[in-house]
Amino acid sequence: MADPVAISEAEAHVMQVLWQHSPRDADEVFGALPDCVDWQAATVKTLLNRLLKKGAVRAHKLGRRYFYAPVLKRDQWLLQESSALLQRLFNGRVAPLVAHFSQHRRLSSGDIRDLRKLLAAMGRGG
Amino acid sequence: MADPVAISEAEAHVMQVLWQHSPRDADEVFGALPDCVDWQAATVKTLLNRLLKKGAVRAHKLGRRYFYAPVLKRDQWLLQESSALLQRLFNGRVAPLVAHFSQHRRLSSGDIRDLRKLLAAMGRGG
DNA sequence: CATGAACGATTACGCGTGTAATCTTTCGTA
DNA sequence: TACGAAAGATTACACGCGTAATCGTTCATG
Repeated sequence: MADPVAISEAEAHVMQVLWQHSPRDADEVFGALPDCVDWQAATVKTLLNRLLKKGAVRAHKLGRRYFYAPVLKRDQWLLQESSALLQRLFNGRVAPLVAHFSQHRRLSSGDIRDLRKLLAAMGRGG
Repeated sequence: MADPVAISEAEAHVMQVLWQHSPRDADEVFGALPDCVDWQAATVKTLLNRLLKKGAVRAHKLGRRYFYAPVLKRDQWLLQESSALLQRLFNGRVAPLVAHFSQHRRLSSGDIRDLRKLLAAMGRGG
């Protein structure tokens, strides 16, 4: 089970705005990018084309524009990326990562609360 | 607080064997790599040199060989990498990652047990 | 109908990475 | 002392990525 569709960091920014809402044309994607992403419009088009080539998005033409929508699902991507990291760093297991964060005091109290809730819910058969 | 020392995937394999035991010379590193890593000896030397240049390892000469040891600490690397991923995917928080894994039934029973223990220990002031 | 603006398509280019091969130096040994 | 093996140093090379600029085409408008 290798990477079905691997997307780069810059490409991921584009996907994020398409996951948020789609279909969108290149200009709309450009406009919807967060401020911290400071690209030229041409850059967005390059990335959309690369994503097309990879099969991560699809496009349909309307008038003379293309409208883009994700093919790769956000959930699938999240799982791919985080599984890959856990594999590389922690032998594929989740608990050691959490332990590591705990040791380095990187768990917020919100995290701890949420984790408790989650485990409690799982205890009830979730 | 950007990446102090960023190392690539291949380089990480080399670091792993140095973290496991050091100092080691290039040939010992080569021999200690896991079977799944199938490189020529020359590749290992390239990677060691790149790591040197990055300051991730240091070397001291003994006879005509160099012996290599990590400068970058494993803990630091684990934290860098996992923090970066959490930042990209889950807004920097741990709990959503665990929740995501839970939703997709990727938590082993071992994970669940360990997480429970961990949270219990933290409850006792850990 | 001609022209410019707008859109997509093609091309660019330097850097890091994976993956070595080859060149150079040096040490041990015949 | 000369030569070959072994170790490091230098060079290689294709590919993906970040980041565009430019080229080509088409639609709308004067």
